[in-house]
Amino acid sequence: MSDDKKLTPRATDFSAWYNEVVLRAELADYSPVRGCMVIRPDGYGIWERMQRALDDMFKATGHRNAYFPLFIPESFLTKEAEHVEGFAPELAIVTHGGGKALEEPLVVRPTSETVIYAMFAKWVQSHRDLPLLINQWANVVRWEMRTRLFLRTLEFLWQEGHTAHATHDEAEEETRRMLGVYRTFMEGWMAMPVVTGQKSESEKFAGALRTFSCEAMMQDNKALQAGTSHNLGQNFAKAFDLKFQTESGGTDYAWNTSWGVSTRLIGGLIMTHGDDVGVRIPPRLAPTEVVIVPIWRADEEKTRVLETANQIRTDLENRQRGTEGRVRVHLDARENMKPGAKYYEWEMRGVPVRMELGPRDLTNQQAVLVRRDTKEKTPVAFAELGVAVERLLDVIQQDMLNTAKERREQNSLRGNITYEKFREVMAGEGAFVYAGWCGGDACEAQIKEETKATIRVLPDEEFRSPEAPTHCLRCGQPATTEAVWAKAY
RNA sequence: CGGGAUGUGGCUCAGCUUGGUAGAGCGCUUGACUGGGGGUCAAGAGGUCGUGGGUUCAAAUCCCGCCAUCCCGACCA
Repeated sequence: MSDDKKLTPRATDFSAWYNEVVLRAELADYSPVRGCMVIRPDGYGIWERMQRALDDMFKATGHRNAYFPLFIPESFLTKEAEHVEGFAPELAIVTHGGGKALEEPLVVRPTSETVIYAMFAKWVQSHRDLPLLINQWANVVRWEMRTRLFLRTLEFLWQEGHTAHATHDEAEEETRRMLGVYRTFMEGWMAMPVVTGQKSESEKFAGALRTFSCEAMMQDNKALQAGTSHNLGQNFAKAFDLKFQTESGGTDYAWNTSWGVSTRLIGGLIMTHGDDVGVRIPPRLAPTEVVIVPIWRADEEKTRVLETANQIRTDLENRQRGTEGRVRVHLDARENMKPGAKYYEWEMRGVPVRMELGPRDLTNQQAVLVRRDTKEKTPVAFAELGVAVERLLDVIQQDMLNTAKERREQNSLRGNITYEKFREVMAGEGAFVYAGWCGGDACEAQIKEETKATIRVLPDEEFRSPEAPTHCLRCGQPATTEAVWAKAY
């Protein structure tokens, strides 16, 4: 950074921009332990709003929260063969406690399928105990080699839903339902459009029958897996003896699902909406929606301006806004900073609306509203402020989604594409490429090897191309399915 | 774990080649003026130079070890 007040532009170095923005907007900081992070109040505030929105949706779909332990007996992990294999390299294992070597090492949970289904096995006897719909908010640990703030850290916060059902179809329905909840949240709250679909065999969760995911496009045209939902089949039920008595009197293993999103979403939010001035937070997730910046010269002006500013804040806070609750307003009355410096600071932090209020405005009985997303300034009469602010927040929320969606579509390629062209795109600016796939592991592996691009999803119907691709991108054989290819985080 | 780089006030870094008084900008504190897009001036506070050893009359500087961080590769939400 030559000018240490400005961020490295996204176009110059996207990952340098990302790191700077996270640190400068005070969302997170590095911890004393390599690969771990501290989530600072402004970052955690976003997470809290995410939690609230998601938790409400989980409850509305019949789930209840519970909490399972951080420590898992090592032997539990080894009970489901594929599952162990998937996680073994990234486990943190506790071997000592109370000054003595433990008889059996304890794994710090990388995910909780094993403990949870072991417990489910105790709780479920009859089909009348099903479905069992549980969610937990927790931290998990995966010993990653390379880490990045929010996107991949050794420890992260997430939510993991775990359910048990009487039939495969019910489990499948649940898996899809929760994928839909995620999509609703990502688009409606995060203003982050996603492509949903099924993961290929090689990309699915270790131990699952099928994995579905929401994939979002970041501003460097790379894909971020933003949420996953797994149909676990009876794999874990068999490993943990999770059986129930059926209506007809027989016994059967239960069918499980699990689904999760993590603090990684915050990284996705930043990389979807951030600009060269800082982060941009969509109103529904912004801990502060409106910041009032008062302007004054003489003391006499200061008194009048602050008095009015306080009044406006109170008025806004007291408005009834349905499910959205109170308008979250902050009055920045710091005396040691000039208004301009405050503007830059709040833009860096991503507050969606700034209200400027000075002596001239008092005279005109108005305030100036400034949108963080477009920088557009509009004077609004005091009498209409409340309505105008609410409407503006809604418009910003909607516009941010539309803008992100347009960007994604502009950077998506459909239709017949030669492998040569594909390699060129992946080596250059990147894209979501919708192309045919023969379904073969070999082609998938070769493409990954040659271009670093992977199958993000086999897209759900609404995302598929109007004309289905006919040939495999790599081998030219008839395509069995359409796949979305991209480089991924 | 392989390749590359870097460790010096809170932050970004200069100083190291050629050993000899520890520096700058930003930030911070106090005060005054200032205030509609990153203010000015004045006075201050703040550093075992990553760490351990070695060479030397003398080490931020030269040599060796270790540690940490960052970037690039093999693994991944």
